[in-house]
Amino acid sequence: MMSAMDIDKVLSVHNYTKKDSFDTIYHVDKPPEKAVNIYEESKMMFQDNSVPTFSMTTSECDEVLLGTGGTTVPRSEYEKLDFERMKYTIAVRTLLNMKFTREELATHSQTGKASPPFIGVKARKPQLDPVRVGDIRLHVAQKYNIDTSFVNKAITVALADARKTKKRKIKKDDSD
Amino acid sequence: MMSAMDIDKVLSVHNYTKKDSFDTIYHVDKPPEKAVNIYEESKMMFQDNSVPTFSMTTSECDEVLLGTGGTTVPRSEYEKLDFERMKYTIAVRTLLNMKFTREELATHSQTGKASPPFIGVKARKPQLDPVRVGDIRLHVAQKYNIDTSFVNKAITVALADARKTKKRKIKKDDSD
DNA sequence: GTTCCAATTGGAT
DNA sequence: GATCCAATTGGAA
Repeated sequence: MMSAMDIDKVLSVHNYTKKDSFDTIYHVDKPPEKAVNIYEESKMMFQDNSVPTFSMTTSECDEVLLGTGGTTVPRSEYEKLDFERMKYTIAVRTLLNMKFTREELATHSQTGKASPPFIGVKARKPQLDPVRVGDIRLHVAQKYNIDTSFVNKAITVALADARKTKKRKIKKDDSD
Repeated sequence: MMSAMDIDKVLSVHNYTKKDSFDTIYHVDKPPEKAVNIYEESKMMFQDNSVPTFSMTTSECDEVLLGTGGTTVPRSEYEKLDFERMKYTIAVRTLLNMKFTREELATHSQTGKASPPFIGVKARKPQLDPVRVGDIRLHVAQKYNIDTSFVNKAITVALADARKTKKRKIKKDDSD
């Protein structure tokens, strides 16, 4: 029978150190100081509202470029997406699933920052690759003409759900 | 020197009981089971997109009706609001400040439900009058043509900020 | 099984 | 000082 903390450890992809003077766990590595700046920089790249286009030969055009970071998804899969009918939250989840493994989604957070109510209590999760996330964020925001803050919220929820799904699976496998 | 828990007690407007077997605090009263249903019912009232109008004499028209719940604000104050320039989050805060005292905003939550991460740890706050909140919610959602879920988020943040402001004031007064 | 939601928090803006 | 934000959680839809 695994405890909740045991499951968190399984879902940890980093090394941790336990300080003697505090009964809390800290990351060895540094938090991503430029997490927010990355958003702003990506936004600035897009400020002329230019849509990034591909200037490659036909044979190389089977990938659709999502943003300025160079993130692509297979054209065949992309064209299957019905953005008109899909809610932007589902678009976010679909694109995240295309560019990241379930494992990555379950073990990373959008910013790499600790949860404010659990600073020094819960281990901070590493940041999901900001380039791919940034491209997805801006692609969805542009597609739906909504503020990136809404997309960010959808990403956060999607990652939280991915983690919970993984947790349930671990718990189930453990009890078997 | 007041502790964080002392401040929470000052901000509590309900009676609490402490169970012997748990080191946690519970409300004596019941949680609002129909919190979500109230939203849905309000939404249904509006589903014909009818804008509630006043059919009173001029002398009684110095109040603007916000929604079907009968919540009104002084017309003189309402007409000062520049919704075109104001973000919906600010509109939410402004209307909340018109219809509730700082004390109410600092001591109540939107749903009356406990925070999931703090169930049995932090005392549940009573629900802010759902009629007035519902009228504000729908008025803003309609004005900005946005989903009520965004307005709900803005309300939640506004209440959290009101509480923090109050907390800082209590701490300051205590240290004086 | 998947998706959505709100309360809490510290910090950033 | 006021406003905005994201990580965490349990439960609802």
